[in-house]
Amino acid sequence: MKLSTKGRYAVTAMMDLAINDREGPVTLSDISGWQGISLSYLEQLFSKLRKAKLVEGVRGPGGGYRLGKPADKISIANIILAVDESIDSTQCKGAEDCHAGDRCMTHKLWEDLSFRLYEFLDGITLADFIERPEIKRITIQQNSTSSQISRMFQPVALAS
Amino acid sequence: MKLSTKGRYAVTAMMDLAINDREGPVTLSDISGWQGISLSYLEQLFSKLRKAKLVEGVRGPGGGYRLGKPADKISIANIILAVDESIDSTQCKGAEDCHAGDRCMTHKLWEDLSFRLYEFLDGITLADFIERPEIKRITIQQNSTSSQISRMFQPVALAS
DNA sequence: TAATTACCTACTAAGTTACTAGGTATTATA
DNA sequence: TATAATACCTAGTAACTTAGTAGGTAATTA
Repeated sequence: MKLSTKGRYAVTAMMDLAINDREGPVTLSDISGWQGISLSYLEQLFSKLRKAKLVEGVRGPGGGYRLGKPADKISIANIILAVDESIDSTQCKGAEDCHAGDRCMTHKLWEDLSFRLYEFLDGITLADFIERPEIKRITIQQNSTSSQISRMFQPVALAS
Repeated sequence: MKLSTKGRYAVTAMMDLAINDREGPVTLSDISGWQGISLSYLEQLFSKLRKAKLVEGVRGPGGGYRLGKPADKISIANIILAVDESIDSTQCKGAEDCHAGDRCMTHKLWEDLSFRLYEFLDGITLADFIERPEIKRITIQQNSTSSQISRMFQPVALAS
């Protein structure tokens, strides 16, 4: 798991899609205006999201992008893995220069940590965000199957 | 929270320190050999870790680096924040060009997510790694105050 | 037919990563 | 006391990533 501004752009753009899902496709031009990201950079990101089947493009006037599957089937991990190519995890491929001592052990420990992080981010879906009460007030009511995780997301000041 | 190879280098290096804590200071030269990272790059990373008081340097022959505080007081989040300067979270500072609609809302949602991620990584300490049974076999036994989290870290194949 | 959108390729400026090279300061030990 | 081993510091740089510009083509609606 890698996490950078690129991943953040993708996640917030996907949130935009999820929130506005009922009102038809969202154009990249809109997201560009909302998020202050260049249109062409968004096109690059959405090209990857489309290949990962997380979004569908709709061409022509009135077109734009829609979620590729239900919001509760799209996890934050899905989005980040689609746009942020993963970190080259091991420099010691297999066995050659990787002696049996500390080096391989810390690599193993890192892999465990990385996997737990993946599991954490895979347990949070876009649905967990659009189900938040303050968003419900703005968007049309969902048929909320209120996830356990959504309770975790209280408004909090700190960030980044 | 930003997460890149730089952060991974810092975390695995700190694991090296935690694991070898009983045998005196660990030299950057050793870590450089174990991890395949250049000595000078490690120096840059450890300069930041030292400023964050996560490590102490010991000069002269037999010197090296030691943990700056007990392993159970150093979280993964501490390490990553020390070396990876955080992502510029909001492009809409305050109010000026940030209209009340979707833009600020997704920023808020991202901040919540980011904070939850921070909490997750702050809940995992170096002690949770050196308390793992397969490491205990190699290093000297700790006076294990077996954390609840350590149970989470089972060996797992997947990574990055 | 015209406008609107996705979708594609090539190029580029700015920033980050990871490294090389060259030092100085401190300290254990021979 | 001299030497070696280490931390600690600065400057420069090649490779890579990020985020953008520019200029298209393809599909679709009105």
